[in-house]
Amino acid sequence: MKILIVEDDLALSDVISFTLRRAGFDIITAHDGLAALTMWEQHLPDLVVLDLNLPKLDGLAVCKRIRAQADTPIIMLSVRSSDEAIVQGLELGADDYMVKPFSPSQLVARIRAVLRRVGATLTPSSELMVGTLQLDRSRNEAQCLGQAAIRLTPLEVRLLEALMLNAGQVLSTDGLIDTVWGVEGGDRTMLKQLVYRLRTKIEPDPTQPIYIETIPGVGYAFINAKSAKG
Amino acid sequence: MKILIVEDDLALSDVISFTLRRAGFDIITAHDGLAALTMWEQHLPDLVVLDLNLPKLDGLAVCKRIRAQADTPIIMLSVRSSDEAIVQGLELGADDYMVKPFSPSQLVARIRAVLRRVGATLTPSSELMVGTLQLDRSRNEAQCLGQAAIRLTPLEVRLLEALMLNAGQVLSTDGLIDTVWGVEGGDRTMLKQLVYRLRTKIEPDPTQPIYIETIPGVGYAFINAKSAKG
DNA sequence: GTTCCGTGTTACCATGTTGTTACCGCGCCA
DNA sequence: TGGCGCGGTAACAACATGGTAACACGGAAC
Repeated sequence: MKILIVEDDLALSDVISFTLRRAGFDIITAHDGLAALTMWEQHLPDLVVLDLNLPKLDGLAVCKRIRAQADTPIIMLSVRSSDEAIVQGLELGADDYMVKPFSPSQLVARIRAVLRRVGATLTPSSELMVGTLQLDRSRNEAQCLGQAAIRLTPLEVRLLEALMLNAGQVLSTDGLIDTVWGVEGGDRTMLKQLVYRLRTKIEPDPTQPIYIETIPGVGYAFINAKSAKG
Repeated sequence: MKILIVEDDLALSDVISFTLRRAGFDIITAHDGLAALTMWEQHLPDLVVLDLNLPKLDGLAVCKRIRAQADTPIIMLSVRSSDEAIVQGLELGADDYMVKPFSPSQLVARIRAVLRRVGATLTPSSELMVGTLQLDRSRNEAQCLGQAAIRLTPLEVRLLEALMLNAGQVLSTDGLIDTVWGVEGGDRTMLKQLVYRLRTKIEPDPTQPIYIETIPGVGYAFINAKSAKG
């Protein structure tokens, strides 16, 4: 179980590392926001302990970037104990928020609680099936009920995954851009390109999509689900 | 999204209920440990907010019993702020632990964080229904009782939303202009344009509106409601 | 090096959306 | 009776958006 600790106070970082190692976790560390993102991408840890007050890139920004790409559990640390700060942190996607100073043992307990919940929930399978369409994330392939598998590019997988994970819901253009390219990444032109390319691959008739619906002025939605609205 | 609140302090229980209801949750309550278990079995809520200091059956015991049967998320409340207490609570299977006193808004944020992790879709329903007309804000569509959905433009959605949210009331021309275009945005000509276009889309007979009524010299009102709001 | 693939860029067209102007009819009031 | 303000209707221009296509670039594979 690998944990990334992002904390610029070296002494505190050491204390946390020590405690968590003793609790049986694999620990990697970063001391500023940019390094954190690099480490995260390279190691893909199972959980991130994230200080908010960081040099180079703010902790909230780091959280946003990680959330744009993955669902890695995040526990925030901060001296800010105000309600607004905590609510903001949680709404940005954190799983827990601890106010400094805190006791290492409580951190361990909270990490375990979050990981327990993730373990109970997360499907380790790299496959995702909605309606008649199946996406295999590890092989970069989509398959349509008995038909031959279709090879997808990494970006196409990201897009299709985002849409399928939120099947039936409308995802905004900007949100999708963030999800696929990360904040500061793409633009509308590239998104429509990507949607077009994906459609030509997976739609039987791209002019009349049965999977990816356009909601003009808003975004796109994955359909073909029995959506079970009610 | 149904939440069971277990809290013996009736005043606090009411405050929490009120806040969570306002946040859009379905609330059921219990005021002692045994009642909590009964309620839990009968209603199988999506999450439990559990005070630890309870009559009849201790909160920790309640937690244990629930955990023995199911994986329902649990957020513990307690005046005990010691590390041992928190660690014990989390190790017993709680997903989060909040020390009293706490702010309602933080509780809402933490509930959302846990539910998000569990994978619950808590889309606060982007739909708005008044009388026989239904507006889907996320899809920019209006639907009239069984008939096909009608695609609306963003501005039309803004206008219709304003009218429907205040169904039965008269909204002034200037107020509507502000709502739709923002201060410094539109003029009367554009509003009447927009009303006209909206009417041609949603009214069966635009010359005799059944939804959008004109109040000359004042503004517009959404009708077709059994108004009688309770 | 050459080829191929994934990606980014530019361009074009059709359509949809919004802003503008104009005209009509009606009730009001001098 | 004749302006005047108001609201409904219409036509049109300006602009934004989405789909399509062709091409350029860079890195990986051969």
